[in-house]
Amino acid sequence: MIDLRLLRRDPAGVKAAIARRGEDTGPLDRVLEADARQREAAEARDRVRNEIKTISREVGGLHKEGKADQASDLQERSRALGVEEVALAAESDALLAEIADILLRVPNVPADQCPDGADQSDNVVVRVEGYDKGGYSDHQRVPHWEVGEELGILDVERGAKLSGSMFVMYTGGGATLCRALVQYGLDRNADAYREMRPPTLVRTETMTSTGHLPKFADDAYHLERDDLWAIPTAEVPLTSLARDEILEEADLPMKLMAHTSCFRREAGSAGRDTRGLLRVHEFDKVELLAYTTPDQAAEVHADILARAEAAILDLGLAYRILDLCAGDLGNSSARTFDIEVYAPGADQWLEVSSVSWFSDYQARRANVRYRPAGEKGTAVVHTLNGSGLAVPRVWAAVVETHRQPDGTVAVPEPLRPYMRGAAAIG
RNA sequence: GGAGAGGUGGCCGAGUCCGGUUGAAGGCGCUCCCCUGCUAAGGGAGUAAGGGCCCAAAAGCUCUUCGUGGGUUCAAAUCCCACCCUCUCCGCCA
Repeated sequence: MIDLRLLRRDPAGVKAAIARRGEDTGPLDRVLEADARQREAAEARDRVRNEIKTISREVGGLHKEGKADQASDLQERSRALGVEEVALAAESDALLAEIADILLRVPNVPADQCPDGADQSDNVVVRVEGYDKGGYSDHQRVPHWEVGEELGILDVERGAKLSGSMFVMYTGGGATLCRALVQYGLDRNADAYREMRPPTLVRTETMTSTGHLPKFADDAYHLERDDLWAIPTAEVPLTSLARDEILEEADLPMKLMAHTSCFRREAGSAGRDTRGLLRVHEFDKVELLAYTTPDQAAEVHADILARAEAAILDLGLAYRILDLCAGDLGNSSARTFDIEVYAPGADQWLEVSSVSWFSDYQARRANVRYRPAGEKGTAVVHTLNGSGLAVPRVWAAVVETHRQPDGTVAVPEPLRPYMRGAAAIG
């Protein structure tokens, strides 16, 4: 969540920043108002509590001296104060709850460098690599769901039979390609990112820390009986790893990666991009994530972007990088670069990585802090993450881009070691 | 699933039966200082987090926190209730 003290100190600035997203700033005014009243109530409550504690100490003293009989006036007075205390505390608590309730739904403040804009059409194209509009041959213009069926490497129908539409099954060489992509995604980042394998079912608090709850509950699978949520990305468990912990500055930046399944209900997008692998409910992904100091954030952001980009480049795929405008920015993010891969068969740009800097928004929710070296006290860390490799869409782009005139799919060089040396699928 | 034990500060661990100035003994770790050819050992001091007030800042004042939530009381780490979690043994199991 955003920093309440920052909002207090610079209400106009914060409101202007939130407004860049096209968000209503009314809730912020309500927070400011409730906050002022809350502090007043809490102050009054604390004064009463102080008095009660003083009296209790006096009563204790009298008991020790064997003059317990002289304590009744004090006890009477304290009892009366107790009634006051309860009322003031209730007022303060109610206001606190109201503030938290609103603040948990207020998105992050966009970074200054984040471009202006209302929606996805205003995103800034930073660069396009490997895309040659007229340079694709007919054999590359076959959508992957057709290639998949033709070669027997993707079974959309049986996926639907097992689990419903937008669940897919990879078969044979297609399944191997999935696994190859995952291992490729992990191994190339193992020099700097520590491999983790977190649980895929998590508690409500864990989903709340990253900003996926309460606002986006409809997008996630929820197991009612056990009150567990299926993670939509490894970002969720990895960001909560250090929840309520204080890290040493020497341990930062802390760079982690994880391969997990990811589950998304895609509630708002029924009927859109449903063909093949364009949008699926369950998929595999290698996520890169880091905890940093504020000073380290920019460099690590660039590092994750460079790694995600290189993974696509090395597979011989065309892609472009977008600097998301304020209006299209994800709820928790302060700045995001999207990597979109070009799939010539489907003739679409597919988002394969969102490389985001969350500033202290998630870390404040998760209460992850660090001890700045040489200073006293603690500070909130920054979190960043991005997909190192998201399987289905990359799978689609590989299959379409590298489809040969004979209908087989050439395996990009770097994947071959993970494909039992195979140079082609089909 | 059955039975039992337990959740206290960065860690270990007292305190809980018999409520009172205990944010909490002791130890470890860490920081600084002293001492010592170096190191080790030794001596001394310090060492939780969060909120609010004040403030240029520092300092200071104050409240909260002994798993969580509620209750009893002038006063709760200590008493009562509910819940959560962890561990051990048995059973089952990849």
